[in-house]
This record gives sequence, C-alpha cells and structure tokens, in this order.
Amino acid sequence: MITVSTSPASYHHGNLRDALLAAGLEALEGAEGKAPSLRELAREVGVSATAVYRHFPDKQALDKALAQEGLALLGSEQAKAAKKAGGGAAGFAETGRTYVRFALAHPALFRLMFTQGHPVGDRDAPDQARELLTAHTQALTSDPERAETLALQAWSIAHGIAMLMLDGRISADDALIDRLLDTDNVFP
Amino acid sequence: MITVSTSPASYHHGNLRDALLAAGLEALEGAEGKAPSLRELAREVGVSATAVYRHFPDKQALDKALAQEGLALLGSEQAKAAKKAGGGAAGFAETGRTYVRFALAHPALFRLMFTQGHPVGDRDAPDQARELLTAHTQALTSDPERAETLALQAWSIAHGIAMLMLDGRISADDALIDRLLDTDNVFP
DNA sequence: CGGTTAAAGTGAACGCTGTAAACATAGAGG
DNA sequence: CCTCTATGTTTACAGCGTTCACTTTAACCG
Repeated sequence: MITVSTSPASYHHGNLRDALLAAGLEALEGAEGKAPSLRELAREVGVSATAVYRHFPDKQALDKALAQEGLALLGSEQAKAAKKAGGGAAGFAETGRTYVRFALAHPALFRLMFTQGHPVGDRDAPDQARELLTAHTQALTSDPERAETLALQAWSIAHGIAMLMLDGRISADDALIDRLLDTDNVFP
Repeated sequence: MITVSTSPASYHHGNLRDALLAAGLEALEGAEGKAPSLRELAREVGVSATAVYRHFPDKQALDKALAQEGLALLGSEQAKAAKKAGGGAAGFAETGRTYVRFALAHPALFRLMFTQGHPVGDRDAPDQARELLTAHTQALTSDPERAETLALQAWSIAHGIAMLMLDGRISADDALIDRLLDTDNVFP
C-alpha cells in the first residue's frame, strides 16, 4: 500500500516514486477509460517529466507498478469479502462477485492490471487474489488437476463478465452479476 | 468483406476507404499487440494523413470500422465451424473453441473489436456471432430468460479464457482451451 | 568541518501522434 | 467548355514518451 508523505517543496522531492503511484491511482479513478500520461502525472506531482525516469526506466514500468498496486487492492478486497461471507463455498462465491464489482468500480485500473503483459510464469509478484482462488478450489476436490481446472474456469467466467461489462457488451447490472455467477445456474 | 482494387496511382485514390481498412486489418495481423496509427495506415496506402479524414470523422471511427470487420470475420468463422461440427450441442461447443482460437490467432484485432466502446443497446451492427449464440442457447431450453442466462455465461467464459490467454495470465494452450470449455467439466 | 561524489532534479530537443485549417486537383454534369 | 464538389495536399499545433547535457542538493569521508 502507498503512503504519501507531505514532503517539503524542495528541489529534491523526497518521495517521488510513491507520490507518482498515488497520483496515478487517483487519476485512474477519474477519467473513465483513459490511462494517465507520464507527463500528466509528473505535472500533478509538481515535477518535470524527465524526473520520472529516475524512478522508472520507462512508462511501462510505471504502469506495471500501478497494476501491481491494483492487484494488491483487489486481493485484499476479495479476502475481506470472503471472510465476511464466512469462508467456504459462500466465501468463494463472494470472491467472484467482488472481482466483477471491483472491475466496475475501478474500470481504468482494472484494465491496466491486465494489459500489463507479464508472462504466465511470472512469480515476482505476490498475488493474493490468485492464492485465494486456488485455496478455494482445492477445498472443493482432492484431485489437484480438477482443482486447477475449476480455478481457471471460475477465473475465466468472472473475468469474462467483468470485461464484457466494462466494454459495454452486456449491461453492468448488479443483479445480472449474481445471475451469471450463480453456481446452481451455471451451464446445462 | 473488403476488396482492394489495384487502382491507378492518381491524385484521387478511388477507393481509399476500403484500402485503409485493408491496410488496417493487415497491420493488425502483424505487430503482436500494437494497433496501427492513423498516419501509419495513410503512409501504407500512399496518401497524406489528413486524407483519411475525408472518409472517417476521426481515428476512433476508423477503429470502429476495423472492429466491425473483425466481428464479421469471427462470426463467419464460427458459423463455418458450427456447421462443420454438425450443428446442435456439438456445434455450439465448437463456436466456443473457435471464439478463443480466433482471439489467439488475431490478438490485436480481437482486442480492438472489444475496446471500441459501443453501448449495450447498439443495434446498428449485424452481429452474426451474437445471433449464433442466442440461437444455440434457445435450442437448449424453452425458458427465454434461462436461454439468455446460458448465452451470457457461455460468452463470458469464452471471453474470459480468451482475454486471460491474450494477457498472458494463463497459458495459451489448445488442450487447455478444450479442458476449460468442456461442458461435462464445468463447475462443481 | 569541509570537499567530493552521486542521487535526483531541470530544460531543450527529437520524432512520433491525432487533428484543424487553408489550399489544390480532377472528374462529372450542365 | 466551364464550373462545382468530392477528394486529395501542405502546413501547423499541441501533446506524447524519451534522450541528452546540465544543475542542485544531500550525504559521506578524511
């Protein structure tokens, strides 16, 4: 999580990296679909554009860091929701709903989180959401491959719903989310 | 579908609109994730950048037209696949596989098709893929609402798989596609 | 305590983008 | 044949990501 220290307005900012991330997250909450530009964030923080390059090798690295923040946020919201629902199958179902609602609540951030191409085997980022997912499906079956299949299917349907709603392909309706994610109701 | 006439290199291009779309589709097949720029397409076709504005009000309109082309292509591939599989449930399943494989085969085009924000009720575009989907699910049940639920669930899971694979979140493996889309295997 | 050094900022510049405005050309119709 | 209009051109602008050469400042060390 990011903390912005109210630093003195000196030549050296003191905490530019975190300030940029904070400004980035805030900008992503605004403008519906648009991701903020590097120069825009620099302006926001009150620093020249090139100063950014002391903390990130390029814009993509900044975006990746923002994506990481978003992923952490999603994971913590899901964990909280699962706990509140009492864990187990009910908790699992709740993580799905939380996933989609998170996407609708933070569209630009959610997009950024997945646009940042990190290859499949990328293990340099702890991913609480992913861990929750495998834990929940492993509790449903003793067969590890079946558990993985279930995990990926659950992820896919939640992600699909989220994306189609974000892209305006299906209506972003809370009742519809429940209907589509209802496990008593899934497929023939 | 687009046909590019080999027009004489005169002052007036003769068929610029279609030529731009053709160049656009070709460019989208290349460069893995990158969408082509307006100027790039104009250069490709051998025309000044501003000439594009005689045929499209802005870049987004060009992108939208390209997205439309992609949607038509997907629809026709799905229809062909469903027919080949003999229609019915087998045909339905095949449309799902075709959907994901199409995304993997044309990543940039597929992304563009869905990034182009057209609101939910937008009926100015015939969508063969969508029609196929509802036709197949309506054949499975007499309850219209249940049919719609099934349609959206099927769409969501296919779309989710496609997106997660495109974004490198899960491995883009053909066997995995089958495993995740296997209806005998879906959810608990 | 003072001087050096390296981290962290600056401004100017480059090539790219989408887009607007004013102007040029050519082919079609009266 | 002349004119009108559709379709092209050139020039220009602001914003983007990024590189380069330079400046400031804080921290470390003899």
